[in-house]
Amino acid sequence: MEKKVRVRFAPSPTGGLHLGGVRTVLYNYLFAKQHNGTFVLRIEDTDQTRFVEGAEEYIQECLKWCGLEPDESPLSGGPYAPYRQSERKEMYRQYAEQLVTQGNAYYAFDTPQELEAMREKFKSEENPSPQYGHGIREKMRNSLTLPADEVSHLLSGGAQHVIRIKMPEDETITFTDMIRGEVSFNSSLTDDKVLLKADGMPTYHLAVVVDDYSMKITHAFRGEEWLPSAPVHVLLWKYLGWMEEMPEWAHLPLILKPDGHGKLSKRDGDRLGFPVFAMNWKDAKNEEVTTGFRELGFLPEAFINLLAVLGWNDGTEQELFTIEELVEKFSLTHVHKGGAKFNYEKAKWFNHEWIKKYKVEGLRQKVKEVFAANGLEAYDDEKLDVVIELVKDRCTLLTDFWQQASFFFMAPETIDVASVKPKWNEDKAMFFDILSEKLVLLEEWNVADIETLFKETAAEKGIKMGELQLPFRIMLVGGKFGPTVFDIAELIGKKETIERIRKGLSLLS
RNA sequence: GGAGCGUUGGUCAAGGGGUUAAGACACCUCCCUUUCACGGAGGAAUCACGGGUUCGAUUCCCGUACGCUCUACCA
Repeated sequence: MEKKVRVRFAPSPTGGLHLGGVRTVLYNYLFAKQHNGTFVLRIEDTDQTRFVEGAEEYIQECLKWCGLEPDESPLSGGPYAPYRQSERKEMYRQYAEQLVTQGNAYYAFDTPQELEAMREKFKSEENPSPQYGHGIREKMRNSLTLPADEVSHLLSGGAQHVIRIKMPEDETITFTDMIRGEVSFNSSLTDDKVLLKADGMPTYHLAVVVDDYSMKITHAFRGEEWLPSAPVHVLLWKYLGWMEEMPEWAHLPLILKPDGHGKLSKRDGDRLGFPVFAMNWKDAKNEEVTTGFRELGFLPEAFINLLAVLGWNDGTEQELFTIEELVEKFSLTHVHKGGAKFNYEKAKWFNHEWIKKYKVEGLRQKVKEVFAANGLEAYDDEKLDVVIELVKDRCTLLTDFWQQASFFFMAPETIDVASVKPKWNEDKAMFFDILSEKLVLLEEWNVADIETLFKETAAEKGIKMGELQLPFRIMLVGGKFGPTVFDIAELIGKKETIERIRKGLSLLS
């Protein structure tokens, strides 16, 4: 009988939630849902020096926005609580001690200064970063080199110490990665990683295996950057006697910078002008706000969609997927091995497609929020629906609705005079003057009648339609954008149309 | 330096011993529209390199190059 699928996303609460992080969540989520499994959120807060207030809440909020909520988490609890590593502190020591007793780990008393000195001393051209491992551990101050009575004396005296794994010499460690297939490493190449820090907290290496074991995780997804330390984890599963329960690994490809190479970072976003975090993140230290995809006007569905296909595809030409389709179609065999450069233009394309795909009802509230954010609160809701339908095809981001739709509800504050002025003349001024007079007398206010009147008047004055439409547009909306001018005129109404023409006329003359 | 992982147009990518090597974004041209989009029709552009294996390699194998990740009491 197959075990019930359990996966986890285990971020450190150190700041904004990065694109790569959300994609890891997504793949976890899709895999879990696809197998009727459980998705757990575990907070890896073992490094109190990097802990950031509010980051955990922020992560939960991001997952909520994305629609990728965990089944078990610090917030909602679950059968394997607690879900914060800091609250699980006690259990790690016991396993670390067990490893010492078994001879797979040892106490190390070296100070940071001594470690630094060691690295300096053994540093050479061929080996720029000497490792605390076989060959060097014999020269350090640890329970392998010190006499037993001195070790117990140090321990009982409360001497600062860590517990390190004792990496075996020249052993080949092999495991199967669901994406990469069989991967092997030579154990001599990895150093004796610290398992338990001097403050009693576990490092990631110990914590991840103890927690994955105790939370019965069956499949572990993480970024490719973890591949080199995977042998340490595999060894730990083995030494702790849990090999049978070790999860299947999947090391996900990285999301790369759009230009050049390397992991995408927040700095790249700042530098190139696109978001990297799911939602706005405010740095507590300098109050600096980093804009997120949500606030920039992305739909969560689009955000998820673009992340899903960054490194995965279903083998067909389909690019637009709902979350339900993703759950159904996602497959690790179609996950790329190589990293993918992030392309913001394409990301926006996804959002554009999703806006077009959305029904007015779904967009309504979101557009209202955009309006509210710009200080527009009072308007006719029925008219708003009509407007949304009319302009949504030309909105790439939700925030574009401000430019594309606000002029239906309020006259433009400024108009783009410069676009009209060069070709402006007395005849045109006269045309609009006459037009406004005629509009006053127009009985039926609809697109057809307005357009007819406009054309007739243009013909009377002998001016080409095209010459007049741009100035008309500028008067009504303020700039070179928006739907057909006559649609706009009908929607904003007779009085408003005439007022805007008159105002435009005064600004142009 | 070492190890691991990777490499199909500018970008995301399908494919995989024999194909005119899909598709999307971006770019260019044209149509539609005398706004901006949407939409439509075209175009340019790719298998990193060198050896094998093979009747035949983009595909399999080995090298090389390049890139990335790791090499912390950070995750």
